[in-house]
Amino acid sequence: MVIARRRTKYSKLQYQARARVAKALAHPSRLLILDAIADGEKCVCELTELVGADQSTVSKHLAILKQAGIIDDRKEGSKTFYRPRICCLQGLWECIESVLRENLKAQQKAIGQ
Amino acid sequence: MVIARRRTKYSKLQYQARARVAKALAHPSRLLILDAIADGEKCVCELTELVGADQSTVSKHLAILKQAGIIDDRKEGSKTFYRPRICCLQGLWECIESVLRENLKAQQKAIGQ
DNA sequence: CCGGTTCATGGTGGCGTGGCCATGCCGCCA
DNA sequence: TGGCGGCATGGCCACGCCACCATGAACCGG
Repeated sequence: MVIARRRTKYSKLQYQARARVAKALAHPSRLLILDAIADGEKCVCELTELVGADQSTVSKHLAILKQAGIIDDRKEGSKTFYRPRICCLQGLWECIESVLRENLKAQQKAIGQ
Repeated sequence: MVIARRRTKYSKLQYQARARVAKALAHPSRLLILDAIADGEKCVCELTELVGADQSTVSKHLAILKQAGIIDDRKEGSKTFYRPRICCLQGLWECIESVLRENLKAQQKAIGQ
């Protein structure tokens, strides 16, 4: 019996699972929300004001982040507080920032040339 | 003159720039491609076979990654080789993986309960 | 020069995403 | 208990994404 040699490091399903998480991060308002709750939970009304969109829109963004397992919520009275569920997002910021820095450098070089 | 207090850590434009990078990562085929070229450049025909989609589809995925500044290309004869432009993507994997691990743990706890 | 290979691009259709509005549910308080 | 504030959900619409097909440009080999 021959074991089929795996041509990719992971299965398609694993890449799909990762892409779901990445997709949840792929919106400026959701990144802003993550930044806002990085140093303490906030309720929906606070986040709505920060984002500057409709309350229902913000609520849906929060549902997406929660569905992806990136944030968690806690209900207290009539309010819902959201907080990050994973602390490692800092590493993600640095990665994206390094991409942006490299892009900027390349642009500057292209202009100067 | 009063300096307006910034309510968010960064400007909307900065979050948009970050979201563009995150969006480029938010597709399983693109993640597979990044993994495939992590240890050496590959041409489009190789990646097409790995992804298992149409050649034009793969070519568009590569254009998206290049546009985001995540990969770079090198033309040699009739072939085009792509390679990662940033080495720090490893940290990103670990972050996403930790989210997935936490999700799995939560699911197991929910089932066991 | 000609056929084949490699890759990029435009077109098109289906489907998901994201915005707002309206509405409903729930907890609080007078 | 009735009104109010906080939040989630469904409906709707516009837009964007992503798949494929077809085509064209560039290069190589004969």
